[in-house]
Amino acid sequence: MQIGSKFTIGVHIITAIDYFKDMDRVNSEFLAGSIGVNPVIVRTVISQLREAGIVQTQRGSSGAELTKRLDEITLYDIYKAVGSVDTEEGLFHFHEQPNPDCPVGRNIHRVLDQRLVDAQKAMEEQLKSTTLADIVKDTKQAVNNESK
Amino acid sequence: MQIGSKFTIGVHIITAIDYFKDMDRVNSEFLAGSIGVNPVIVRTVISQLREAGIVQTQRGSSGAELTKRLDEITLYDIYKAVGSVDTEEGLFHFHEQPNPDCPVGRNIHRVLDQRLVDAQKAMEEQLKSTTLADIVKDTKQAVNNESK
DNA sequence: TAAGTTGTAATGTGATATATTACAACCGTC
DNA sequence: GACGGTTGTAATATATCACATTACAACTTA
Repeated sequence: MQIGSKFTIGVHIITAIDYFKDMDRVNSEFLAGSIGVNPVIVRTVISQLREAGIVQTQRGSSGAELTKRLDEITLYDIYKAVGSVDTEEGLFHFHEQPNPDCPVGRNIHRVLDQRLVDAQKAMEEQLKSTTLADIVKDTKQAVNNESK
Repeated sequence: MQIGSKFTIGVHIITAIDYFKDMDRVNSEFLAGSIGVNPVIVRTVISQLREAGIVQTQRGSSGAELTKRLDEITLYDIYKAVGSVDTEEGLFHFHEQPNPDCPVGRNIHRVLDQRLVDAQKAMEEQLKSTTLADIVKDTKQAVNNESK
């Protein structure tokens, strides 16, 4: 199992919006070309980023803009915005019908739950420690290193 | 997206094997009843736990036994044994065709990868901090509290 | 008004998780 | 040693989900 690619697509989108902000018209077609997916996927992800207050767009008008500074956007914000993991269900899928007539069956859920939540949180906290400023900076640096 | 239930099923299995070791015959049918899934699923998970050196079984002969002490089995061991996350692919699915003709497209993978690995590792390290001794102990305690 | 873009619904498709059937290999017991 | 029960595993079915794609209305800008 894997966390869907909409997360890395979201990171790619924001990075590209900033990277190309003074050069090209950054519309869904352009982004789709850079990412290698269908433009509708890009628009869907951008919709979710917009609802999360990260980008701004205008119907009919080409291009998207960031509404936050890069150092105010963490990987976690994007992860959350695109719904990488269902908030209700959590990262770990628990088997749904443990037997209530069995002492283990009727208690295992309670006993395990908090530890699974903790594991998920550890991952999410780690995502919070990287901002898009880091990503854009590293990308520019990688581009510079190419020409050596 | 979610990590499949084989992981929590695996934890349930080992907990039950220990909990009932002196009472019932803990065969796949019995375990399936406690967990609420098909016996074949139980046998499949037990197969994986056996390959990981956690339990022992004998073809034809009923019942499974642990081959390690409970405090030597972590949640991570089970997570790993049942293949909750593909070792090759990792927890995060990267979009597969970023455009090599785009400076962002051809560098984003490299820039993001290590941070995604770090996030996954944070989750896995957290899973290592709980052993099955903790789980069995908490389960027995929960059972005791029921009768109050 | 024309051309281009966004937002979103609707539908298709392939992958994957889980369930289920089936059966050979094997064990313990009578 | 034959029999009933169990394990190991392959094969198949089904439901769900990620992603792709088509279509089109709403909107902007020239």
